[in-house]
Parts: sequence; structure tokens; C-alpha cells
Amino acid sequence: MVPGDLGTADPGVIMATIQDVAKAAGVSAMTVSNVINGHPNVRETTRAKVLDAMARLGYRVNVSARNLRKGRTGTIGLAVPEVNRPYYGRLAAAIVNAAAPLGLHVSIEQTRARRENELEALSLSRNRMYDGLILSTVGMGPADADWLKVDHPVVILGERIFGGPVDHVAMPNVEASRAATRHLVERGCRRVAFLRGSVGEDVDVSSLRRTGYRQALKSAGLPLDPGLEQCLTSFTMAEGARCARRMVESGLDFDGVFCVTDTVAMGVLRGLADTGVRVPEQVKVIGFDNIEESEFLVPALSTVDPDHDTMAERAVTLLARRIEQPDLPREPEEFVGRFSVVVRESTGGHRRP
Amino acid sequence: MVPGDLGTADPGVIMATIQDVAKAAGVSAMTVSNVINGHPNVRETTRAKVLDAMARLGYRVNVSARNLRKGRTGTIGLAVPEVNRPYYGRLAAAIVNAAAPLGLHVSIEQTRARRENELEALSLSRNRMYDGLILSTVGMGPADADWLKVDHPVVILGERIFGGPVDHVAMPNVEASRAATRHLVERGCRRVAFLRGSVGEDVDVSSLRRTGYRQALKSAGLPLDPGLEQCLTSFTMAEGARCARRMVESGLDFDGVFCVTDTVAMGVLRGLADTGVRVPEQVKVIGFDNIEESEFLVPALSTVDPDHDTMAERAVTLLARRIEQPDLPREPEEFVGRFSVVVRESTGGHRRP
DNA sequence: GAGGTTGTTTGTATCGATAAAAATCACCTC
DNA sequence: GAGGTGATTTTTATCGATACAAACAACCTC
Repeated sequence: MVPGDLGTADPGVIMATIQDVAKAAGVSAMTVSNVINGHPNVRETTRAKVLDAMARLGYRVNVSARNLRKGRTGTIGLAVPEVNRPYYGRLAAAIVNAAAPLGLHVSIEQTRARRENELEALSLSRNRMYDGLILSTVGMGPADADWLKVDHPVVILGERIFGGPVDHVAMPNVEASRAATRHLVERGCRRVAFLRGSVGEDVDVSSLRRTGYRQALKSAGLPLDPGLEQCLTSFTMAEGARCARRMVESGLDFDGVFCVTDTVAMGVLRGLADTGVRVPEQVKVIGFDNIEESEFLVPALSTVDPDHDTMAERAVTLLARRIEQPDLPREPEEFVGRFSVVVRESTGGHRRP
Repeated sequence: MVPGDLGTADPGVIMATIQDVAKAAGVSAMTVSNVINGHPNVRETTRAKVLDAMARLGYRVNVSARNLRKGRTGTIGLAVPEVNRPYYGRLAAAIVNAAAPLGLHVSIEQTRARRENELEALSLSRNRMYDGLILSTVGMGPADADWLKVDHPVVILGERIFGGPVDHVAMPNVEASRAATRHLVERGCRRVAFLRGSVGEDVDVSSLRRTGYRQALKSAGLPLDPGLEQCLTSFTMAEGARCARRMVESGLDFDGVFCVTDTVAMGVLRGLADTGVRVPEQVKVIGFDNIEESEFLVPALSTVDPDHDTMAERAVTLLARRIEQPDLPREPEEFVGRFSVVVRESTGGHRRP
């Protein structure tokens, strides 16, 4: 039977409660509850009576009441900048999928990468609106670590590393960026540009990935030219395209580009096409994230695959553990994912590896 | 002040209730409730006492309790096949944004386009887990219309048109597809292929868009060649690419392609590139959805823009009205969005209109 | 048949917040 | 100071489900 059978209840009629069912079945409310929750020790004939009454009345549990009594909502929050950004969309999908088998629903908060919205999400979690929160900290900084000293399950997801007492799932930003840059160098690039956002003093994506970029250049014996580091105002295709055109038109000498995200790299490919620069012959391009589109671009985009699914699965698992065992003050766990460099046409590889 | 101030409460301590605050402030629970909800007629000095006590105890409302009492959860469900598909991701983001100013949270259900998951989402809504549901019916068919006879606010979003008693937000699929196809014809195409999914007897995306496609060919006086209609097993880039390669390699004669979605069109562009077919010189391509990536592809993809934001905003508005006025059995409303054809390089236009 | 064991069912008391009605207070008028 | 008026506060009674403990029933052993 399909879950949620309508029964024969009239629409528009007041919802039946567990008490109504109990009366109709000639048993107590507790027995109905026991049937609903599949407790053992309910006689088969009783169960049948109750199920029958439930169907007749079109009974549906009231989740709010159950939540109040149980102190759980069965819902976790996911706070990300925006779900339609390729990277976060992919992550959100993976998280919803990982949460479903545990019986957890996922409520989305869009923070637009703004600090105050991230704090707001934390606050909702503390209101017991959610059993726990997976928070992508983009706007918050280490200075906000105190906000994380909450007694609610929280898993931080993303680039920044907080000292706070919360679990954390991160990408190997430095190593992966080093590998991406090294790949360009191995393919013959000598003047590798790096497109990133503004770097704060703290550990944000741009800083971490820049560290990897610089390490790779250094260990390849290549000079660090500040002119090769370009700063974007946002991680969008439009910005990537604009930046690439500017680089070419200003006569900057470069033969490789490492982009902070695939989205930016898509824009760069477009910007290079606009200015007649051929990829990969004249300039090689590599991105970061391995969004689905990358494989199908012309030329197909080389990139770093951060293993979204494992990260998502891990974040949900950590959160679920905290939810189930709220007391045990386990050491905050940190999971750093694996990564792989995916070589495609934009760095001289074939479309399919 | 940032919402959700932690106060000085010790983490790990049992949450304070409204009663605790009342006791600490020397007032009744109701007064605390009135302060929380910003009711008028609370004396300023009292309010201050209460706020102080709340801060001292680190009080946070218990949303479950409030929901039970109010009969509302402040959350709506959004059931879509998957949030990381470009079209649905965009829609989800727009819906979350439209819901936020109304104080509504959005919980995501991923149905994977399967009928039973769509029914499951309806069921959760009926459990009062959500105040209402925005449901993208992809797997359900008109035969399931009975399931929609619920006494809960539901808005159907998407391609299929149900006769059920629910509000509905749809795209002008036929008209838009006609316009897209006509555009190809106007650009000189005489052999226009159409890439779609399998068509059932009922009103799904593929059927509706095929109708528009055929109408356009007919009114242009062009023959309908069944060989030009290609059937995909899924709306993915991989399928689009595979199909395009197959078409070229099998020697099919075509000079234009109308794709059922932009995602498919991206794959087609890739497949044509693989086989050395030049776009737009030899073959022109147009998609449907105007996903963000389209503008930055090489060549930039012409497409149909269905005005996601208006649709999303409209769906939320309709749902919110039903939530606020559950009794009024208004006539089910139907909103069909507007659309525009965006001409870019893949049909011989410039990147920016 | 007393006493024990296991299996089944039922009262009772919450979970934490709020609606509605009742009570109290502050202040004013005559 | 009685009486009125409006502002403020409290009391009482739920919202619907479930934990817990107690009650009851059925069956067995000696």
C-alpha cells in the first residue's frame, strides 16, 4: 500500500486524533500509539481493530505533537549560501539523500554567504526547530567561533576551520590546489595565473587554495608573480569571463589558469573564447569542484573532484551520531575528504579519462 | 543585536522553558509569551524584566510546542525530483527566497521523479509536518488526481495539468516550444530535430513541447519527419551528447535541434563538437529553461526563458493564501507563466542580446 | 488453588506554548 | 470615595502524542 492512504475521510473535516481512533476502536489511546509505533505486545486482533479504525477515520499522526513529546523533530537544517549554485546544489542533493535513510528530513536555509544569516540558522537550530544543523560557514570567521559553543548538534561543512567544539567536514583545499597547479606545470605551463576571491587574514577558500597554488609553483622552481594572482568580486561565470578578457586584453603573459571554482573556470573558458585564445593550445585551464557540467563543456574542463558524496554522507553521519547521543561529549571530529585531479581537454587531456 | 543571542547559559544544561523565565522574572508564563510575540499592552518595565530573565537563562522558544498549540509549523514542503538539477535547483532557490519574507521555511523532499515518492510527500504534508506543499508532479499522472483531493494546501508546479481541486503553476509549454521551433525555422533551418523523453498518453513535458514543435513546423509548411524526433532515456547531458553523436554518425539529415531542456542541449553541443559539426554554421541548437550556464557556453546557447522567479513567487503566494484562509474553498487557480526566447550564438545570434 | 511468569492493556502525567476569559491594576471623573 | 474605562496581568484549559507505571489477563508449575 502506498504510504499515506487517504482512507475515506471527507476532506475539509477536522482531523481525527489518536483519541478519536481509540474511541472508534474501543481501546485506549496508548494502544493506538503502540500500534502506530509498531510496538510488540499488541495482540493481532487488537492491531487489526485499530488499523481498521485508523483507516475509517483517515487518521494521520500530528507530527508537532509527537515532536513536542519526543523532544525531536526528525528534521535537520542545512544552511548554505544558495542551493542553485552548482557546488552547493550537488551537496544539498547528496545530503538529502544521505539523511533520508536515517528518517531525517532536511530543511534548507539560504544564507547568501552572509554572516548574520549563518548565525540566524544556528539560532533556529537552537530553537529546536531542527535536531541538528549542517552549516556551511562562508560569511562567519574564526572570530565567531564562540557562537558554535552550543549544546546542539552542529556540523560545520566547508572551507574554514574553526577551533570550536563542533564536528567539521572539510576539503583538502591546500593539497588539492597544489595538485591542480602541479598538473598545469607538468603539462608545460610556466606562467600560471590564479583566479580567486579576496583573501582575508583567516582561513577562507581563497587563502587556502592560494597556499596550495604557491607551494606548487615554489616546489617547481617557478617564480611567484603577484600579477598572476587575480582577484574576483564573486565566484560567478560572469566574473570569470570578465577577468579572463581583462587579462588577455591587458597583455598579461600567462599560459595556464587555476580557477578557485569550476563556475569561475566556465566563465574563463568563455572569456578566452571571446578574445580568440585557444584552450588548451595557448592557455590551459583547470577548475575546482568537478561540477557536472565540466565534463560536457567545449573544451571539457579539467578539475579537482572533492568527492562530494563522501563529504555529505560523512556530515550527516556525524550529525546523526550527535543527535542520538547528545550527552557523550566526544572530542570534536574532523573529517577531511579525499580528492582527485580529473584531467580533461582544457589541460590537454581527453574528454573521458 | 544578532538574533539568537546565546546569553550566558551554560551549554549542556537543560533548556529553560517559558515557565522558568516566568519564575525568574516574577511574572506569569503568559506575560512572557506576550513579550516573545511582541504583543502590545505589556508595560515597558515588565518587558525589560522578562527580556533580562530570558537573556540570563538563555531561553529559546520550543518550536514544537508552539506548532502544536498553533496548529501551524511555519514550514512548507517542496517536492522536486532532485535539487541539483539545474532547473529544479534554480526553482528551489527562488522558492526559498520567496518563502522567507513570509516567515516560511522550506523543507526539501527529493522524489527522483518517482510517483510513490511524490505521494509520500503528499502524505507528509497531510501529517501536518508542513503547512502546505509545493509539488512537482513528474511521476504522477492524471490517474492519480484523486490523491490531490486533500484538505491541505497544495500547489502543483510543473508541466502536467491536473483536473484536481488544487492550485497549479505551469509553464506555457506549447506556446514556448512553438516559438523556439519557429525561431530555428526563421533562422533558416528546414530539417529541425526534436530531442525529448518518452511521451505517454497524458500531458507530460515531452508531449506538450512536442505539440508546440509540430505546430511550428506545420505552420511553416515543413513536413513532419518522425525520424527527426529522438527519444532520450533521461534529460541529462550524457544522453544529449550520446544522441547527437548517434544522429550525426547515422547520417541523419538535420540542420536544427530543439532540445527539451538546456541540460540536454549542453550535451548536444558537446556531442556535435565530438563529431566535428559546427554550431551554428552547420546545425543550430536551441534549448529550454535558460539555466545560468547557457549564456557562458561556447557557443552560447539560445533558449527559452520561462521566468522561474515569477513562477516560484506565484507558487508560494498561492500556497500562502491557502494556508492563511483554509476554509474559503476558492476556485482552484491556475497560473501560466510568461516566456521569452533568448537568442544567442547557437542559433546565429550574439552572446548578449 | 496459591504463586509466578509472561503478555497485553490502560490510567495518569507530562512535553512547552498559547487562546480566551477572568482578574487585577492605574487612573480619571464627578 | 463610588464608579467607570482602558491597560496590564494572570488563570485555566487545551493542542495531540507518548513514557512510565500500574493493572489486568492468560497460562503454567507445584
